[in-house]
Amino acid sequence: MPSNAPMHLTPRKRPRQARAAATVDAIFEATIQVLVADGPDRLTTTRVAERAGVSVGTMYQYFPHKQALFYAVNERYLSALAERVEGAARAQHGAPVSEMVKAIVTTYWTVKTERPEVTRALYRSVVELDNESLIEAFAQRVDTATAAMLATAPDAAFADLRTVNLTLLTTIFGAVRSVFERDLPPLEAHAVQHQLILMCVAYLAAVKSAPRKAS
Amino acid sequence: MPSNAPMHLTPRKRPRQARAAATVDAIFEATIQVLVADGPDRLTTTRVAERAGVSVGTMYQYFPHKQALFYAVNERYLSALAERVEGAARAQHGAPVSEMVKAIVTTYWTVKTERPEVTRALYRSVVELDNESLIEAFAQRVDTATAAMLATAPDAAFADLRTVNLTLLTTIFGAVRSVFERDLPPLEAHAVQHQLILMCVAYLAAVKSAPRKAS
DNA sequence: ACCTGAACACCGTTCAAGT
DNA sequence: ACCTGAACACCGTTCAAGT
Repeated sequence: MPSNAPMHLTPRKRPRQARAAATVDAIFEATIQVLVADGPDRLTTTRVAERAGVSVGTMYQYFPHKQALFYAVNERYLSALAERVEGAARAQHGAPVSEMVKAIVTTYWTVKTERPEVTRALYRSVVELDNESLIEAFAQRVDTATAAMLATAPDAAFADLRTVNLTLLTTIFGAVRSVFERDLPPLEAHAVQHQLILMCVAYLAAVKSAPRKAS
Repeated sequence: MPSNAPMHLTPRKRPRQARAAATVDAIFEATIQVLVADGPDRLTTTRVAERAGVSVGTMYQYFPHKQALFYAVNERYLSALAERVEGAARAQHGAPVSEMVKAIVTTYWTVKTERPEVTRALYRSVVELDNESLIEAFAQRVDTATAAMLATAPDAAFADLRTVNLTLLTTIFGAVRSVFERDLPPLEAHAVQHQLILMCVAYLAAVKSAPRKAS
């Protein structure tokens, strides 16, 4: 659980606990900035400290190793992303499946696209460690939210909801990532987004077992 | 274009050009081994040189920086992968679309799964640089091959073949990557693979414009 | 409490010297 | 031609000293 102090670094020099909170936020912001501007390879503790306006020693008081910087940034990012998707899923309870799919794809895509440089930088910064556990935790949250949503669809039931849900999410997460990795121009990217929705809808129509459920 | 000398390092100590070729292959193999065993973070020039049985200096004669090691490994890997997919695509010319999709998904999935540790290690080693151009080159080859294949389908024509093809590949590449990233257990992974085929088939059925093409 | 920055170990890269 | 390995610059991490 990361600090949840105000995002803007407070006036500098306020004493005691508050000063520390400002320091942490500054380091945090600096990490993202360096990551975006210079890439994970040139992400240097010295550089981050400098950009944050603190000494290296201070940084090490809050982040025990360089990896911790990546970790903290990813944690905040994935947590915010999960929250958004959970919200979208909740809002679609009881809606027809096509609306559900549309909402999930659009939400995920929108969040990822809001700050493309950050998204790209984070995709690149996946450097092993417990980062995998972060992704797992994220996936778990979204899994749960969308499975609960799909279960409320009035126009479809699924023999194996868990697998259908897993396939859907794997595909959506992956497709978005691929688009970023290939750096598709906006026009093509947008076309793929639209097609992705069609694809998911067609898939759900193909595997649904009508109003009542079957084994 | 990397060296295409024999894979097994020749007996060591053979003089002249041959010795050099063996050295390069040894370095190449050592890079993969260290990558798989220790991860990209602990991939050290010293370690690779040691494992390859040469001095650091020698390594730098063939690979001008550490990045070049990652690059070379990725190049060989992606080239081999592209070749396999191209072959599969060629073999399906004139087949019904469902067969086409099945063949492409299965081939891609199979190759990626043949040596999972290598696949995982390479997914992790994507460290910017011209690595993006490698991926682009790879995607281009596969794009071309599958587009040509889809154009020969007797049971379907597509208004916008390029976009359909792009969506298909983006989805397949991405889904496979997501499965690796989440490290899904074999049973679930296999289920997703099967569902992915269903999904692609359903998608193609939904967007095809019957025997003759429409705008 | 919180911060600083010199000091140390380690890694990427070079280059003079060997065969 | 091809290889070696000591040397140098730079980065991650620590810790004694400051406020």
